Amino acid sequence: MARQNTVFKDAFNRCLLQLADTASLPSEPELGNVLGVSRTTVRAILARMEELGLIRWNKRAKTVLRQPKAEDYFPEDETNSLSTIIERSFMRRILAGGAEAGMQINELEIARDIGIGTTSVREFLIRFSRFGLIEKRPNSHWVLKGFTREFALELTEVREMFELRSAASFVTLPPEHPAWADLQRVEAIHHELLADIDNRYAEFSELDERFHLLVHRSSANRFIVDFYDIIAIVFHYHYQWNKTNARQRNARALEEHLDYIAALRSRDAEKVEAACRRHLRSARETLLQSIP
Amino acid sequence: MARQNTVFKDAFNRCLLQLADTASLPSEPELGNVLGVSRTTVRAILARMEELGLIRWNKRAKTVLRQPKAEDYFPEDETNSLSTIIERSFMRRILAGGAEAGMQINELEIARDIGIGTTSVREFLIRFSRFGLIEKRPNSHWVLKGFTREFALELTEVREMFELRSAASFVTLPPEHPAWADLQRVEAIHHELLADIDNRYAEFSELDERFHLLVHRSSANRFIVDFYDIIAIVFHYHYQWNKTNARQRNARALEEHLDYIAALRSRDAEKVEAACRRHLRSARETLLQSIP
DNA sequence: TAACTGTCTATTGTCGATAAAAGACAATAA
DNA sequence: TTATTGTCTTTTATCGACAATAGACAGTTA
Repeated sequence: MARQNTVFKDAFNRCLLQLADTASLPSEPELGNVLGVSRTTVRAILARMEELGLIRWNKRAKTVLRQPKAEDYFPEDETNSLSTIIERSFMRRILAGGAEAGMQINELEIARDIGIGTTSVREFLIRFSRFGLIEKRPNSHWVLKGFTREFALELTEVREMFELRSAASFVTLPPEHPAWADLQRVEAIHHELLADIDNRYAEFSELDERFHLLVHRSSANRFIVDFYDIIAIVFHYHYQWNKTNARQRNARALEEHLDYIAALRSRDAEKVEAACRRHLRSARETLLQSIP
Repeated sequence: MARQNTVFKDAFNRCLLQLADTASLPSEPELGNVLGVSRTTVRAILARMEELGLIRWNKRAKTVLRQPKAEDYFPEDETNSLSTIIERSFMRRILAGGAEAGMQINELEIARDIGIGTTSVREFLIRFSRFGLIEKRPNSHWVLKGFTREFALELTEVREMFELRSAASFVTLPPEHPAWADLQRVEAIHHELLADIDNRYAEFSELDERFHLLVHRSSANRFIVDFYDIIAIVFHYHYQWNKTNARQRNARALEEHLDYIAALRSRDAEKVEAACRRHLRSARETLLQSIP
């Protein structure tokens, strides 16, 4: 069991969706492009599809024989990559469960807990360490620094610097820059969510990430863009286990975003700064309130 | 050969220095503290010292019998941790050797090259990825993004934001804060180096890191402090292989630092900002000039 | 009785092995 | 003659194993 074939299973499931409205599938390299996998994996998928009687496969001819049924798909939890599994398990440990700052983190224990080898856990922790929530004692354990008030303040301090600068550079983008079109699409979704906020407020989290990432990208600075990962993951998991007032909180943020977007589209640097500051201030308040 | 005993060898060498001016060694826990290793390693060191006839060891009594000779020490290259070895080798590859942007990075090749396993190489690359110079294609290779002009500009943009803010918070530190004493010591070393610049200009690199780290620390923000790692490692390796005008360059930087330090000690926020900006501008110019 | 030592166990750091996935190259088909 | 397929090789992701190191606990010494 050196490596699970999760890439194959995930790509297979996605490929079943492709089957929907064609009588035959494209060439192997093209399928590989669409699914983001190599030809080796494409051929494994095709072989399995043939085996299940979904297609007839003879060299270039890949004729669809029938539409996929529910039981043709692999179970979703078999398609998660190991690093996703570790991330979820670890975030639950430190954000949802009561984890005090200063606690030791034990690689072996985590590995045994999830039922995997230590290598992947180590790699995850190393990747995770850039979020500033854990720290390594060389030749020894990791220390949890905790999702504390100080953490939130340090995080938002940098976030505010970066976002203000990014927003300022957004207005200097030439009108033909694709970011303007993206902004319009994002704005439209804001209106959609607001119109049906009672049912769709939970979709805000994803939209929030999309909008702010769009702003950060306009800085054209990899360090600024990469830093947004930290914000995104912290907000994502934190609010996943902190749903108090979610509907109201998200509605307010949507309104603030719309002001912010309007300011960006006005291309007036002062308005942008004002709207951006307003939103950042209230985002910070909201975050701080949710930390005991 | 699961793991080299480099921790032991390095601590042993450092322990030999401790032998200099005492007739007997302290307790095992205390030695462990001084050397930064566990008692297990301390006992291994004591055992070896006894074997070499350096001490007589009987429970609490650890009598020094003779001073260490050159051949008692382990060769220095046996004391480098594996991650240090990989780091050096990798930095030489990408900064010294002609490495073009877009080049693929092959874990197995690096591992074979150095003569180690792939695990450590992977871990190094993951840790290194936060420097923004490489990027992972999932399930596939890493891509070298190159030490380019854009990289330098993005790096210095963030650096300038962070350092200006840190310098501003430095002047608000209370007079009894240890940073002021550190600053005084750092200032003194600046004068020492300047007084003998022809012989000691090479020591600037280390002093530079110490000074700027001191400034960044006053931000009390882990993300700002951690970011300085990136600056430090990039400058360290870059100037290690780029010695043109080193003497003149360093002398000028020392002068700028002294202005900057004087401004900090004046506690005048405007002066600080001006001096900081001047130094950052010239540091950026110098860096950009050294990139083709 | 408080710190130190002897001894033992648990965890980390690193390797080699292996299934999965990527990718190179020649043969084939349109 | 250009893209596609068949086949084969290389690399990545992951595990289990094991030496080095850290750390726990009980017995010992001052």
